[in-house]
Amino acid sequence: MAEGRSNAAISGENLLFLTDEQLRQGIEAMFFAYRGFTADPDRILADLAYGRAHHRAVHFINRAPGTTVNNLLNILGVTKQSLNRVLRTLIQDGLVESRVGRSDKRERHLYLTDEGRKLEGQLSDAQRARMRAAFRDAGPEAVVGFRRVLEAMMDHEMQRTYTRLKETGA
Amino acid sequence: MAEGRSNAAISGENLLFLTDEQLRQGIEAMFFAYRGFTADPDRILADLAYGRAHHRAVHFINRAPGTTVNNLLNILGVTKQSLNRVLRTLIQDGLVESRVGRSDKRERHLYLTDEGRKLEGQLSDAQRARMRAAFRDAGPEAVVGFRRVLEAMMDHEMQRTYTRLKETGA
DNA sequence: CTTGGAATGTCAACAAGGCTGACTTAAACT
DNA sequence: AGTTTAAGTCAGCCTTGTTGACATTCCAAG
Repeated sequence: MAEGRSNAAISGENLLFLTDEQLRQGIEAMFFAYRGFTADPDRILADLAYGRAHHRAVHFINRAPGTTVNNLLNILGVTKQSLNRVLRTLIQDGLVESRVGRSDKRERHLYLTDEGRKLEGQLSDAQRARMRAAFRDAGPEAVVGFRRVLEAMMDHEMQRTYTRLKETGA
Repeated sequence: MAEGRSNAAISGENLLFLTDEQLRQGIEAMFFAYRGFTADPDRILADLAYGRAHHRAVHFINRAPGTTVNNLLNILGVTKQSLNRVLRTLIQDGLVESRVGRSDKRERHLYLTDEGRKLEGQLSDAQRARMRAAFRDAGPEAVVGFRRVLEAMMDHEMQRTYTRLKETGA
């Protein structure tokens, strides 16, 4: 096994929060919370013959309008074939518009249509409502900690993507 | 839209942490962090022709040895057909043992074999290593907040399951 | 004892959403 | 002119979720 049994009391500092038991509780909390995190949008999507992949695409196109396909690919971390399947249906259904780039005509820039924005709003509202309730229950200091741990848990590459998006939005 | 644009400054208290911008950052943090959370075990599993579903089954069987299939079904939140496919391969491959119940012979009680414990350890170690690094970077107070928010984000039913598991383990 | 219901398992079929590999088109770069 | 890049497409495969139908086994209540 790669790591020892326990990390408690290995120094003068209080490292009880790093015991295997604490870590396991963190792991299980992530698992159960992620289910809750996706539950509400999933219910909306099920009625529309869309899935989580459509939600993610719509979310990030709304977040960064005019993004190129390649950029979206990097954010989502899937193959272009996988993304393309989703984008094709969204474009066909009139939720997303794909415009040829002005400076570089190889690129396609993606935008939500009015209808796309409507769906995005529905999904966002549902997901934000749960996040808001959780934040309110936990309080502002807990929210800071929540974000700090999540950020530290990301791959470094995604950490940069996340920060870039965050600064864009503010 | 179900909710208003912004919740800032609606009372004398400081509710800046509940703005839509803050909520969106929380949502994106969950998305990117969950990718990191699963990345290391996924790499191990890919070499073994197993998937995340196998990991989850092995994790919770290790967590609560002797659990019945029905109990596991409730924890994992999937259909018995889906779980059964995974369990069948794990039993065939000698990682999980299924024992007929003593008092109620309809029930099957699930245990990890030595080989199953070996795999569980590998996966756990990888996942704990990342969680440990994140916890260490973020600090003990952040960890408390992290757990508080995640717990508030779960469905109530899963909150109870999580708490029950937590008390079992301590 | 018989019957109903619960727990489990299995078969078939299907869908979403990942993946790889091969290939085309068009544009840009060198 | 030749190479690289961005995007799209086709085909096929895998995992993991879903329904529906059905068999088996056993407990418990009438």
